[in-house]
Amino acid sequence: MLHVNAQQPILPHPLLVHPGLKSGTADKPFLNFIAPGEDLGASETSPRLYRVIDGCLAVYHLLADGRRQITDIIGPGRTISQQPEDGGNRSIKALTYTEVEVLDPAANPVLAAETALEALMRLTRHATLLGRMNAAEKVANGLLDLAEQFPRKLRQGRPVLTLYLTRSDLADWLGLTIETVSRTLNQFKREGVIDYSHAEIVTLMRPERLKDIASGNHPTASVRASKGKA
Amino acid sequence: MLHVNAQQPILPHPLLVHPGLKSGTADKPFLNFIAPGEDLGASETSPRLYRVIDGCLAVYHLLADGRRQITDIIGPGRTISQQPEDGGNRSIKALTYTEVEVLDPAANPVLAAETALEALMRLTRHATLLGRMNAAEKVANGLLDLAEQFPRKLRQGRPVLTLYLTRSDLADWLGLTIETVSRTLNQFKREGVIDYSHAEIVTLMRPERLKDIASGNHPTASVRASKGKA
DNA sequence: CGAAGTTTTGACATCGTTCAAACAACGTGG
DNA sequence: CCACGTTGTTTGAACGATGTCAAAACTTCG
Repeated sequence: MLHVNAQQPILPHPLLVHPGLKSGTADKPFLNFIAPGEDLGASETSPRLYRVIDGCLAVYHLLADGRRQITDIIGPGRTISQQPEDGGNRSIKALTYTEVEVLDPAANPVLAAETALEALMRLTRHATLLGRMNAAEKVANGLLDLAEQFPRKLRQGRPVLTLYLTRSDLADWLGLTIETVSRTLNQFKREGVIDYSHAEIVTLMRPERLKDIASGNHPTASVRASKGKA
Repeated sequence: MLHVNAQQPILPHPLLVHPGLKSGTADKPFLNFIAPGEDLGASETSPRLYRVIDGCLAVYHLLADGRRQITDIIGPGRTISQQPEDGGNRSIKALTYTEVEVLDPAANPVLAAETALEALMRLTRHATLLGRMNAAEKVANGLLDLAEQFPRKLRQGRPVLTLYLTRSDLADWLGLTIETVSRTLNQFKREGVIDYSHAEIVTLMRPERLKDIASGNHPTASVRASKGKA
């Protein structure tokens, strides 16, 4: 899946120096382009702070047998720190062509602290999602999160989002299988809660309903395509 | 359940020994006793850094409908930071009589940063456990973690731990139900992997086997009391 | 001994996974 | 421009791990 961002020029070089911008370190390029699938900061030796300008990053953790848990999805405006000593614990990769600003945490201590705090708060919420929610709640929460991070122009007053994640990414993020993600999304679609024709552009048709589902109010609980309910 | 201190283990954490650490604000006591069930730092107005001297803390997050996710368990030697602006997001409570040292993060910036980093790394690992592991793997990993954090004297060369968590705490930590936790522990006991008579003192009879299970090598996979296997 | 809380056990239900196949989208080469 | 291979998505059927419900067993403590 090639997410060529509409307004995003495709650049031939993964690394690009933008001369006009101030940064933390004097000896490093300030802006960096990462292609889909590429890892971020894998070769760095010192701690780095990245701010996403455009695109989408996934923070993930691998088990020995290949199981993967995506612990956070990062969109434009958010910052993320990467420690080299994370030792296989945590990696970051781009899910689309992504432009990041590279900062020096030592030169931006306040931002670094804020970044760490936000990461902690989001991870705490996500752990609760992983440990204590069912499939419908997980997917609903995921969609609401992504709608905030990757908004497109409203369509008939409804929120629209760019879905940079494949079903596989969603599954690894939400602690499900791709089949369950697909079934749940299609169930939402059938119920008129969301809509999509292209797999990467999703409209929240009934955001309030989605919020209800996300917080565990399931008047219509069943996720499975059941005969009883439309 | 009255967990009157397991004898203070030799503190594993290197940071603890620093003699020159600045303590909390000058107008506050440095040591604090928390009773089981009591919340930590609920009434504080400024960020706090706590170091567990003895006992056990649980970091948890509540959903509106009462579901609870314990995101970390903190034992002697470890530090934990608490931000007042966490707004219902994250609370900390003692699972036994717990003695903590209260520190000012502003006066201990390095320790504060290390604490945040460790919290992040542990949460990342725990998210993977919650999202991608089955019950046996979860319980095995939980036991190994607790064995490091709450060690007692070896028994016949085998690790022994003080289990400050109830089945309910374990369930909320590992993203399971109390019944599944109980069944899994008893399965491990039946298989001779662990042993316990009092519910709070657990011996790892075959730590290597437990590590295998924890990392997904299940030659004997089934957790339920199944007729097929002894 | 009796009451209250916790843990264990059993029987059963179900949600999510697994396995398998069809379908759709897309790029490539003829 | 179309056949084809590749990759991702959807759908169905069946299974099984874990949850739910209920009751018994055990612990603790008055």
